Amino acid sequence: MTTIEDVAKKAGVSKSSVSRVLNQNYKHMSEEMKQKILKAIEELDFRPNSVAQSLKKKETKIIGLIIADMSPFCTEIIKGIQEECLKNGYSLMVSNSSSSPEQEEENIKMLIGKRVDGLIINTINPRSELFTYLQSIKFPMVFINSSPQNIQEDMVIVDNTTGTTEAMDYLVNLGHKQIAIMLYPIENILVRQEKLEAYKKALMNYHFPVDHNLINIIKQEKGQGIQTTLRLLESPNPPTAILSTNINLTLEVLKAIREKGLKIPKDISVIGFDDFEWNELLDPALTTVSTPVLEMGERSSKLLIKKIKRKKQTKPVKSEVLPKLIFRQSTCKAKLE
Amino acid sequence: MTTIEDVAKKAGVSKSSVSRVLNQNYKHMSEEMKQKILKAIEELDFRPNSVAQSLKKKETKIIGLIIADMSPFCTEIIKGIQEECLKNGYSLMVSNSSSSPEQEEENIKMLIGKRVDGLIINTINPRSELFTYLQSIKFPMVFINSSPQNIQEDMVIVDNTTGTTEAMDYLVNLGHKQIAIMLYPIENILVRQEKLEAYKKALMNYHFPVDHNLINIIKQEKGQGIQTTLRLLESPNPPTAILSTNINLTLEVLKAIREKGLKIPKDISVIGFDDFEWNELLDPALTTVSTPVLEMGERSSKLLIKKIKRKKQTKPVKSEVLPKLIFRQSTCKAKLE
DNA sequence: CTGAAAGCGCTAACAG
DNA sequence: CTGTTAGCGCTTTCAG
Repeated sequence: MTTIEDVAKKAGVSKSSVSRVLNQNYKHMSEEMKQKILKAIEELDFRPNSVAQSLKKKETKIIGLIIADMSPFCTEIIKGIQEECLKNGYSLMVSNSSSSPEQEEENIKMLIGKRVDGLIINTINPRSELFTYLQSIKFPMVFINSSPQNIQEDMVIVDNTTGTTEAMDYLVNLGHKQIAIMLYPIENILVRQEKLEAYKKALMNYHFPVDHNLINIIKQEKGQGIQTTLRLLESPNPPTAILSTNINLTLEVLKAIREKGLKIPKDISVIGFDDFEWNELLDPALTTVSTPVLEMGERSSKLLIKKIKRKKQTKPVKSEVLPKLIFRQSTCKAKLE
Repeated sequence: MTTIEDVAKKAGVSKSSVSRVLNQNYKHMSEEMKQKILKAIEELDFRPNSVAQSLKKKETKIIGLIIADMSPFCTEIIKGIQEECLKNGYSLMVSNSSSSPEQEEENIKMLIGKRVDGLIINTINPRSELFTYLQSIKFPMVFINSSPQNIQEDMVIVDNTTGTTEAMDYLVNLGHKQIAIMLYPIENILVRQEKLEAYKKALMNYHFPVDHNLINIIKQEKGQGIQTTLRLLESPNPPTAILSTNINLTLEVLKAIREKGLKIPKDISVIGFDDFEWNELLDPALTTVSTPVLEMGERSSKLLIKKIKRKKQTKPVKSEVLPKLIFRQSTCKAKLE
């Protein structure tokens, strides 16, 4: 590998001068020298070793991303983040927690060890004390679609209250009274709490009872969604509509309904969360509360990069994004009994 | 940030000794010293700066991944690679070319600049001379689902000939004679060439003419697939079956068919490539040539890591993975005319 | 068995 | 305007 020294020799100048052109420090440099060095760089096809640069500058120009799992939801987020990083000269290191808090913690530690300049975190374990620690050392991070409540940090989240409320209003207006909600365990996860709260509130608004048999908390493991849905459908008083609050969960809910031989929306209405391009091709096209995921990705990296640049702390930004109900064919009027 | 020096001081030993325990070099070390150092590390919560380590060791323990675009297909690949990396102490830097050869090249250069230890490449521009250059400097890389033909390198690819042939046999056996194939531009991309060749060969096998109006080469831009499919369906002699060779393309083909008001499979049969979990929930459930994508990801990282470890060159491995035809509801017997 | 010292490739004062 | 110098934090001979 060719080094800055080689370039210096070739151009007949000192390392510092080469370093200066590498960093576009042309202020006090003769045009002649600049050209000479540029030429040498060109000829040697020299690329500075960014590891050495990082060591010296104490920044890696790498952003770490922690995602909960590899859903289509996350794919879009990654895309958004990626684009924004590119514009600003950052690279992205992605790691997937596969829904495991231990994995998440390990990944974060690893990325910190790699000295990433900042972290975008889609956490599944908001209570982790790791975050308190990171905050205490002022490590730049922004939370996406999740947020520890004991600490104040930048975050970009979805207004799930509005999203859920709209979905519920829509279902109630279609005449549904038995509306089930499917959720992954609430833990301390704000987005899940919001969804559940908005669900309950909607019911109360309409003076419907809150039936705990209709609130399904599902362990975040493959297959759990199918089982729970099947049980739900076989229960004595099954719902006429289901609100599924997560894209992976929705996949399983739909599979279960199909397995049971029920037809959507004739037999049961379904609304999902988090739209993605294949939803309109489903059988039937799925009505969803759509989240502008790409935008969330972009916003989170913008926030993070800004934070990295001006070192000094400012008060945490809470960037909220609005979901939108997309009407398709998976809902219809409730049958009158 | 605490450094190795802090630990040394705290334990009352030299930096070298600390470094030794960091690298598990316990061979010639007294148990007492080992414990002392371990304790100091623990108490200071010391994590070695991997940037400094990288600079010294000339390896970053980072693998770079170049993906063509962010399809569900790639999501699975990333997952597979990720898992394998984790097991071997590597981190992953992902970058997305967004189907742009220029972007791809820039990303590769960036990753090289970041001194990744190796590259897994899903290229959209196999002819790029960058690959020849990388090969000439013996940069560890493995190609996934794509491969430059002028250079010999490790790769993991799908046996698309078999996949395509099976799909064609199946369609022909259902009585289809007018079978269209949808492809992104062949360029020098082996997987695409294979698909097209196998398609033609299958037709010849059955003594069907190769009708060039049925071979659709589609520019890799959003919307092109829809337009082409619409044109195809409106042509004087439309196909009774479509073989769509790429997951993104399939999305557009299905949209176009729906837009045209045609029913699958009654009006037209469709087989897609690259299965993913939502396919079975489509309207109708999509018959696909399924690729073991996760496995491809795993294999490619295994190959790469092996290559990184034993520096010396060995002859290139070509790891081939078998696709499988998954029968669902998007195909049926051709109508007799 | 342990420590001193050199150096990975680059940057950034500081001189000149 | 340009070069010299001293590290960044770690690893690795080489002595002792």
